[in-house]
Amino acid sequence: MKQITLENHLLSIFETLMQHYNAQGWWPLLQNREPYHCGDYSYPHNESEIFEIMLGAILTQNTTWKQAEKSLYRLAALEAIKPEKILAIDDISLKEAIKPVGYFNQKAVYLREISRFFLDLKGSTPSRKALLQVKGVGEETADCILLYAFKQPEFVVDAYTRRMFASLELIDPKAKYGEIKRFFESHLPVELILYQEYHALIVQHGKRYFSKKPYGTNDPIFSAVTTIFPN
DNA sequence: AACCAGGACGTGA
DNA sequence: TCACGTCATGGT
Repeated sequence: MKQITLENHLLSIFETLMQHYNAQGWWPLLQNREPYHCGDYSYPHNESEIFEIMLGAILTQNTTWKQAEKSLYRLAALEAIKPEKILAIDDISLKEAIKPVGYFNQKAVYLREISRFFLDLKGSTPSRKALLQVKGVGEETADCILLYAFKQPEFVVDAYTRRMFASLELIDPKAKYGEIKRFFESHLPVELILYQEYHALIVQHGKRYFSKKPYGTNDPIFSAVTTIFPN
């Protein structure tokens, strides 16, 4: 029989989420939606898709993916899913295109920053430290970009992760980002697909049960996940 | 009609 | 370091 280790516990939670929600197939690209690329983890396939993920990671900050996706389509309509275009386009047009995500004044600046950064990469993979230097890229966004755009096994911690695992009493709710990140990375096998799916599943699960206004917290899916103990 | 969403940054203590 | 205000649209 398995030992009750944190690794077993975290993997049990992951398996249970997978059973209930199936693979999410993140990151959602414009060309490859619903159900995205479930089962195919070869994406992104080119520089354009890598860049699209970087834009999306910034656009979706503190807003819904629905709004971020809407903004990406508006940018696509302007042929602006390209760093050169993001840098060349006028301010009014850029802000107008990303209006749906809110914070458009800030995010317009951030999109140009990340565009400049992307061009300077010249196809290389950025370090986490370098990404964090970019204005508009905080810890979560940096990890999202590394995990989904550059296929680096960096565990992403978001508000849902914090609330969900604090609720399970596995982490301290006021622990710093890096502490929570290290908790997962130290008790989980370092596997890209696992990291990608785990974060995506936490978001899917968190939307319902670990938002600031949770709902349905007594239905079976919620119970199944919250009552897990490794066996 | 407040409240929240797949955060990050700037400021003052 | 840390707590807090700010950014802003769209859905509930």
